[in-house]
Amino acid sequence: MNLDKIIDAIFELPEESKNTLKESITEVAYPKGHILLKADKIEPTIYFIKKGIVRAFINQSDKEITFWFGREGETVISMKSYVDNQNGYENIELLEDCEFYELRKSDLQKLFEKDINIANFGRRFAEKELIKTEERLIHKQFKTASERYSSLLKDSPDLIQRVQLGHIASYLGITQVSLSRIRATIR
Amino acid sequence: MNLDKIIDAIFELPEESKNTLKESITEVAYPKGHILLKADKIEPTIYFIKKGIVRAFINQSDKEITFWFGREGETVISMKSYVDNQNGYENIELLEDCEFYELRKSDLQKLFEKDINIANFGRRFAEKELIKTEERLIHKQFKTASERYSSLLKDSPDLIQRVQLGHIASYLGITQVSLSRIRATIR
DNA sequence: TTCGTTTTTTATCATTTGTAAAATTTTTAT
DNA sequence: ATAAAAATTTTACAAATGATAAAAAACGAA
Repeated sequence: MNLDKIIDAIFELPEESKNTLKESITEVAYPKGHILLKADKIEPTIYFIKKGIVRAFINQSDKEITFWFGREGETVISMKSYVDNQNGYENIELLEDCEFYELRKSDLQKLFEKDINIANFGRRFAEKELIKTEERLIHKQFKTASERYSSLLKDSPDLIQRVQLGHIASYLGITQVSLSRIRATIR
Repeated sequence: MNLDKIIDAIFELPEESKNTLKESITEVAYPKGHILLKADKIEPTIYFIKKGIVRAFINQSDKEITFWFGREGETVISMKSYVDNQNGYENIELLEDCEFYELRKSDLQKLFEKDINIANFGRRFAEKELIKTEERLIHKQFKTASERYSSLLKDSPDLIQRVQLGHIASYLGITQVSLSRIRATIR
């Protein structure tokens, strides 16, 4: 997915502001299994996924809990680092070989102070992420695990192909055994 | 809670921008039981809670599911209306007599285009809400109902005093009967 | 206060989900 | 191709939660 398409999907910047933003962005690639962001540190970098798929997870008493998948066009970011300049809680692992567009948080924050269009770009970014997160929270609250799996199958069939079921189960908030049972009843 | 304190907690605006923002804000009050926002419509107004407590809920197959409580200093907003200009999914009910600071979405959006400080205020607002929502999502994913109740008791003891347990149970994603059992084992 | 309503708790039984271990299938490395 | 490792499914049993009904407690209006 190209950079223009990713930026435009967040906020339609005037040409000049867009070029200013793009000047701060470089490209980088890492192999499957690479840990892109680490928990318990302040992460200085934001990534937009050009190609590949990643997961965000937390280490919780010897278990890993996956709570997000990112694919082409999505943004990899430690929200705590980005928003509050505090240590992040998530680790990001690459589930495939990936290519990213890279942007330093400090560069972006300078632009927020100088360019009103980029400030509004940052606002729209946070707003869109907020809606997505809120919808997931609500969905989680009033759907059963089985319903959530069916929704995932319907809305993101590619995810089930690209990601191993242990991670999907964790993402759904159930055990792999339970997911296996659900899959058996649906078939 | 006074307006300056609420604004400052989101983003420290320069005096001039702050006054500009405050010119668009008025005060309003409603009694306990009043429905402040309704689902399935585009809500034109944002409220900051001066006094009182409210809940956000969804009607889901003849049951009401509470997914948020707002208290003094917090913002009442239909995110879907605010962010995407689409019908919201939440109803907001006042659980006490409340006083609000009121701001029209359209006025705020005009200010976003004119004043870079207010654009950054809007950015910080969305970012802070995002962090709160993400933390709740993760918390929900890897804590049991009992642990979540204990956390609530610890972090928001006043909430349990001010809100009836049926709403708390719904918020925790369990039945009132189940919450009652949990409370019995903790005591 | 007192009566009626609402909220909360308790009890019982059914269902779902978790844990542990084994069996099976798939993937990876040589 | 083969062996080893990893992932997935299955089974059996335990624990947690849900549904329903009924009792107890708390609240509110007259």
